[in-house]
Amino acid sequence: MENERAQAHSDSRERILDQAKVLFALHGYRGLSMREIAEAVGISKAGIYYHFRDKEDLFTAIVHRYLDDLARLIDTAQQAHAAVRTQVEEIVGAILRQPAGDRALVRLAGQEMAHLSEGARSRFEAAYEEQFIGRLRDVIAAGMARGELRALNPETAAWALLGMMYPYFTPAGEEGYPPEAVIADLLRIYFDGLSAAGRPHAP
Amino acid sequence: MENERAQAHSDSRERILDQAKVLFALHGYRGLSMREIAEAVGISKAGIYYHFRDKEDLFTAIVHRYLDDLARLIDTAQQAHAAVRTQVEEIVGAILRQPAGDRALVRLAGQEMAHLSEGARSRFEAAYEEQFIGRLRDVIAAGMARGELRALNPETAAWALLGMMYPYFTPAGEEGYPPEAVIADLLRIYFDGLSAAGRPHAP
DNA sequence: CCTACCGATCGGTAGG
DNA sequence: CCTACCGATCGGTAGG
Repeated sequence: MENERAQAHSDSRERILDQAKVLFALHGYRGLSMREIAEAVGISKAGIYYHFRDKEDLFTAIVHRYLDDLARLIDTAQQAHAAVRTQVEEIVGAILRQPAGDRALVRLAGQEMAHLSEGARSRFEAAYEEQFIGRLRDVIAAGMARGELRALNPETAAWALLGMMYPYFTPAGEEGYPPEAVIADLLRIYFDGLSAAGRPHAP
Repeated sequence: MENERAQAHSDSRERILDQAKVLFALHGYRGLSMREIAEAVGISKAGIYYHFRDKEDLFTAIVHRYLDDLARLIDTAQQAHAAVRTQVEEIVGAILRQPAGDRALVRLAGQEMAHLSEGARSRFEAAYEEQFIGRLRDVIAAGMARGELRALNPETAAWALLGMMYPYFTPAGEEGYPPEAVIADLLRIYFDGLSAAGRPHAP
């Protein structure tokens, strides 16, 4: 989705973004040096600094590009005007079926941003809220308003959904994604709960 | 729970473990230098190396000490022989009511261990399975066997529960913990699901 | 974009 | 021989 566009003014810039994305997901922000990125891309370290002001600038470019993808993904699911459960199933499925190196960015962004500069962090938090967790929360809140979901705190419900996907945000499995049975179980728990059917608790 | 025991043969060792625990949770493994730990404890950097072989040895000591706490926590909840929902509520409540610097170790351990040596990583993974996620899975599997829970994959169910707590494993709020209303909502979703009551999906 | 470097700081260790 | 460190510095590497 990100690397299909025709090479704009710079092909190197895109190659740096793609390579660094995978490497950051594998090693973290502090665990990856600019030298290692340069070697992976096949240019000099200074070559990276031609395209990006500093390490933080490169990292935030990767993260914000990915937030754009997530925002589009949620909007696409929402435009169907289907039941909220169908919308959420589409969102969860689309995220968990991304390449592991991509979806690992969700984890990476949240955990490494705390170590960056004040400005980069506040810009990220605003974009994360506006493009990702806020849109997810709005989908859920709309389902509550329509009476399709319990009227719990939509913010808590959105974080719970994201959290359930967290164990699968590791860059480990490389290009693999969790089995469909796992995705189905997660959605079953989120919407129907783990308690045995017919034995509701505190109705 | 960890620092109440009488000072054994070394008070310094315990002070290093306690200080480094908080700092690692805040800055990550690579983001924290031995010099910074030493300054926080009030000893020299070489003083740390007297007690711990290297940085990795210190980090794994912290993590394994915390896994001991988690194992005890789960065992305590299990000994009550109550309904599985009561047991899980006790476990979730106990973890989320720990100081933020403590429960942030769950997140930290899982994400930073990938960057350590092969030996340390395999020892951690074995301990994590045996003392934490395995015990959690066993509690849930027992509930399924007793017919109190749906017969889904207990491994997936255990990771889903842990994942729902993940957003609250940040060291941000310092000593605060999530409001009781959030904990209640999480447990409601996990056991009863988010779908509106009386409208079960695919029974 | 490259070669050639810098100020500083990294994890770890020497002798005492 | 032990413990519990200190002041200084090691070889390498970080971001820029």
